[in-house]
Amino acid sequence: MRLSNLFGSTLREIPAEAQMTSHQLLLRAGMIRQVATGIYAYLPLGWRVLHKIEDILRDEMNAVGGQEMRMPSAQPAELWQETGRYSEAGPVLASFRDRAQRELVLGITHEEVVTYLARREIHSYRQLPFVVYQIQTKFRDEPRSRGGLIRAREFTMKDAYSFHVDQADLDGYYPRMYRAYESSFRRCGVEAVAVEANPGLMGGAASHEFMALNDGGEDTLILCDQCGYAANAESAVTRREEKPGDSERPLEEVATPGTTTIEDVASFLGITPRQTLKAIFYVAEGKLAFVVIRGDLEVNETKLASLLKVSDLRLAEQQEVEEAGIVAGYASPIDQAGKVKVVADESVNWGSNFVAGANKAGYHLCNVNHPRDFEVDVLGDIAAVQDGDPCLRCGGRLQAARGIELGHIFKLGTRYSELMGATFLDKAGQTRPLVMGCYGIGIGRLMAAVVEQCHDDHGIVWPLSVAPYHFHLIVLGDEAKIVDTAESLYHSLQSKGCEILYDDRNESAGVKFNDADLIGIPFRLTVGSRSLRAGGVEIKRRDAEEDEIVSLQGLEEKVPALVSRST
RNA sequence: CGGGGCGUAGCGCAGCCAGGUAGCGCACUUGUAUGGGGUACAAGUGGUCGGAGGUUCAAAUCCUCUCGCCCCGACCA
Repeated sequence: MRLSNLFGSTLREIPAEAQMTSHQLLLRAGMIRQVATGIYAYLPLGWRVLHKIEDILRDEMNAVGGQEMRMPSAQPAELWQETGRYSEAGPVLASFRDRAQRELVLGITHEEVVTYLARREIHSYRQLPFVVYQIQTKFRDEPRSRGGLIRAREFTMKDAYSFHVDQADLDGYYPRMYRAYESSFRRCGVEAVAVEANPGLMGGAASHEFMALNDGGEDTLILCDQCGYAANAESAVTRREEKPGDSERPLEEVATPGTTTIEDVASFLGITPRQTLKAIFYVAEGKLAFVVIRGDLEVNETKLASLLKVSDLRLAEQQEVEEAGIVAGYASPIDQAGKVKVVADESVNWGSNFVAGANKAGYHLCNVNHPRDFEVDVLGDIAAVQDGDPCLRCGGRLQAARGIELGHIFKLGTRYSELMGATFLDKAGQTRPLVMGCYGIGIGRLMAAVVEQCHDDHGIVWPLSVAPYHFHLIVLGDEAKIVDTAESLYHSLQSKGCEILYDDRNESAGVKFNDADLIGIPFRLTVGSRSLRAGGVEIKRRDAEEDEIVSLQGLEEKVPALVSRST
């Protein structure tokens, strides 16, 4: 490809809209352009990168038995009503009506469609197991997109679905996919860590997310560097400290004027937040919940939602709290039984003689003890794991880190097949639901993650495996000898199957070098009067400081070895 | 959906407070020189100032509404 003819140009300045490094560099290098919020066009260079990644994923999916196919992005709303996700998904599921007024949705994922297809095609255990996958465009009308390709509304996803006769077969297959994911990210040049995750809207028993460690990432991870425990903070657990408290003392009311936060109360009374109980109010599927947790801990809303078995959970408005007769800032779990649902974190049992609200403005109660003084309707682990907490497995120190979710794999089980009636006859002639797994990778996001991890001050440093081209050929000067050499090198390398971007523009050396650094192709070849005098072509790796001169002949002999490392 | 910010040439911005016929840098076009890290000089092209309405003799500037974009939060398959 001649740079003089390439559609899409580099930008000298950082577009004002871009905050994240990958977003800035992908825009500046002429890889992507935004068309609307969270909706991007891939320009030719970026499209080539996307293709390289797709091909790696295809290779990995094929290796674990995947069959590539393609499902539609426009899907009948009825399929989503069958599983209940039509309403569960909410506004992220964009929909429109066709000319016959039939409602269609834009697929945010494809469990419904693939299960619909399996229901039609699969009748016997003899057809199982099988794995299908596709590389396809999803549209999720996100409440907020951000970071360029990190969180887009329209994006390319590789989604795979496996179907099994029973859970044991799924359990046997799942680790193969897990390893294929590890391999996929490694081959793309991204360091990713697998963490235990919360299945969320997808449902199912187990899931793992593959996260690229990144300070700008959207998820918080909890990692143990001693035993390797790794989990999304949403579902992370920590070792409980079930230390017995002091002997229980009688309840005592104390005046604590103007102290509505845990910090205020603790410093007013000269105690630590650990000796207090705090109250937080949620509305879970329309009903107020009084949540109690030790004052030094935070509520993990994902854990709370799954403990309460609700999908809709939000913090209560002050007005809703007051209407329930609760005094905000001085709320007490005592005497709430029967009035409002009381949910407590296990930490209410990890100590004694706590300070809690008196449910009276300006007063707190000392020596509050569970269960002596208050009852709870639901007790469980709803505490957020914090940096420095002890690891559940080994007692080591857990560390919090930020990450970008690149992929997510799920053991779905029979959730979709049961709801949609996707069954088969087993050996004994029994009708049974298909057991499913699903496995997704956000490809654009993966591309952005590569850039997040592979760049320097000058631009992108593509790993060879996903680089848009292998060689970036620069010609300096317009003397016939120089141009002829560059041209013939361009043609001969191409004829050897090399992917080469040829900067044949009439630009100064500085402009060409800077663009080459920005675009980030692994090998830079320079032909100029200086290189010819030195005996040939200058070759420089994008990730190295030094360059070397090789003869034209020598270069052509060297090329196959350079490129063969691309996977 | 809540909070904050921004829309002026392809990109980055000034001008707005104190209304008076729109500017800078880069990019782009042409020419000359230059030719190994964003080269120099010269001459040019390009904007109904996001949109609509209002105030005014006069609106990029003041007022109202609206659309778009970014960031934080809520949300997140």
